[in-house]
Amino acid sequence: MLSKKTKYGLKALTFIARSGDDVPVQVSAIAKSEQIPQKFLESILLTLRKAGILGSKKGKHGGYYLRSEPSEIKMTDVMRVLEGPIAMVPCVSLNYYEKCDDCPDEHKCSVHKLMIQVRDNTLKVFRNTTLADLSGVSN
Amino acid sequence: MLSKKTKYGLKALTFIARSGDDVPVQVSAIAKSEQIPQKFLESILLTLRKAGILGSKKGKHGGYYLRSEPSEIKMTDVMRVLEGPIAMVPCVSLNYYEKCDDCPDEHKCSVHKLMIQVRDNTLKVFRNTTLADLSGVSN
DNA sequence: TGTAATCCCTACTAAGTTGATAGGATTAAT
DNA sequence: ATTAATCCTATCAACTTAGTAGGGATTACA
Repeated sequence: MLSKKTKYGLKALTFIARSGDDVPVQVSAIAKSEQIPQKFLESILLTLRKAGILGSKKGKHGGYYLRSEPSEIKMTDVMRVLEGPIAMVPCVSLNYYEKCDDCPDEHKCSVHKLMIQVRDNTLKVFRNTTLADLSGVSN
Repeated sequence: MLSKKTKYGLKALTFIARSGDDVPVQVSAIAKSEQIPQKFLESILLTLRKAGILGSKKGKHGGYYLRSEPSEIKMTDVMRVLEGPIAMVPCVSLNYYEKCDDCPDEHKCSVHKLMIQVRDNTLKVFRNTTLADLSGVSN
């Protein structure tokens, strides 16, 4: 299941992408428009900022803005930041690999092979999708 | 993340498929071989039986057996029983559809489109994979 | 210089899920 | 009868999720 955090994060990014990159967008504006609890959204945008996807400006007339063009923001990166590993098991994760303690040899593990296929197909989607696709913005 | 329940369930099914279909396989044998807590495994196999994937025989020399040939047991069915919906959000689930309360129009929702793609790709894998593939058994 | 707007940070919490464990009831073979 | 299995219900500790609360720090602008 996709967490609310990820869903809200994606919606917020879409909103920011659509609003043009001339001025920063306020959390309150996003929260109101997308029906997201504001305080919760604050923490999500903070995460995206710390990951380098968003930038922020403090103080009056401050807000959040994209650090790159929407077409340069890949879903692989966004999903990893918000949702964590893309793989369904740590033993097939590219970025968060971990050996299973219940598996003597993972190359013989039937689950392993299946989950590699799932991972590869999911990755294919996330690699081919950018924020521009999500938001319907040209670049 | 794949739950332990699903992982254990898949391993157990693989074990049963590999052991030939002449006699029922005991929970204790699976638990020991696959390093799965026996009582936990009991409840998992019970779930698979209630879903019609496994059959069981009670009493001495009892155990579990497959209700169909491994090549007839699709991952779509197994995964839905063990892990629940394949989709990452209820609003793109084929079998467990539910409207999002925070989405006025899901056809305009950017997350929706992305998750449909993920779902379709994952489904493709699960539809093309059977227990025979997992277990390396011919039929 | 004051004030309002805004992001930033830490801590807390209720509810739900997961991964078990415990104890026994039921059923069948010998 | 005894033994070996599945079946069933209940319970539980640990963890995660989806927030909430309260304020601190920074900036624009009058």
